[in-house]
Amino acid sequence: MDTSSPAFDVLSLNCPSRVVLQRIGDKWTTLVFQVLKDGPQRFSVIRGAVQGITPKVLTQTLRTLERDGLVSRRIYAEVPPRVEYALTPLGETLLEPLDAVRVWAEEHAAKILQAREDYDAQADSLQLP
Amino acid sequence: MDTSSPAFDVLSLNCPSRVVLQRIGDKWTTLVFQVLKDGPQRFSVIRGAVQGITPKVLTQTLRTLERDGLVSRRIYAEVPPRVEYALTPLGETLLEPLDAVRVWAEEHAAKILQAREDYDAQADSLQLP
DNA sequence: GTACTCGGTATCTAATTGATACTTTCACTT
DNA sequence: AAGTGAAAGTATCAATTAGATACCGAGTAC
Repeated sequence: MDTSSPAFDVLSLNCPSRVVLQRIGDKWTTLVFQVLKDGPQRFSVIRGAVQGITPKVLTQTLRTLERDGLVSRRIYAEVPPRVEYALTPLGETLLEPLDAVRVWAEEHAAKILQAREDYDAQADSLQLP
Repeated sequence: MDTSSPAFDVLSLNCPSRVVLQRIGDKWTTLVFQVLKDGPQRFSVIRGAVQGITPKVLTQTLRTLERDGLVSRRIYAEVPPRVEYALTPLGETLLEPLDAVRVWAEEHAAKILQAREDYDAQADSLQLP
């Protein structure tokens, strides 16, 4: 099977697709997408759902996703203020590949943890630091 | 459609699947996988193929992938020494989801770059920093 | 006026990444 | 015998990035 694209190659330095890959592979992007996949959510909901994210980093993440056209930001003139974030059509197309990775992670997490234990036990028995 | 797994949830703090996701989303992992997908390769070949990676970081990446059971490392007792890295069976199962993401990145890179231009032009016209 | 909510900034510190140079082992060349 | 070269990394230090924590401003309710 040929899965290559004509225009870009992630292995090339300075290739735009690599920058894009970086964004996708960002620590928090997948998690934010996971929260937004069922519809728009406000800042505080995302912050609560993505456990461990700090407001600064969430803001950064959302701003970058907005800049890249993957997420839209809408402010409602209410009090207290309401800001809703949603996936754009482009962002929606990313859901499928991202979900594939997430599902893989959830399905194989146990095996990887096991591999780590084995590896570390092996290293210990050889008295490596 | 229900794409959730019973045991793990990436949104939970300290969930193992999140650690796994981190590894997958690592800056260089996808690129190394891309090189190894057609068969074992030696260190210097990977270093040459993944443009921009430094030896230190490549070593780190490969060690971590080895520890996680995704890549195997084999030393040949030759001179000069030869070390070959290959995907393990577990690593092979990750190829598909990872490739989906890579293909998406290559296909949509142009749109994202366009979105960035638009965003930045907009920001400029509003005289934002 | 005091307190509360929401959606963030500001500031400072800790951890990670990256650039560059160096090391080791053995063979081969001169 | 001394120098050169290749492969697969380490070592060292600087720069970038992420994270913890505290704070801010608008507006309404009390």
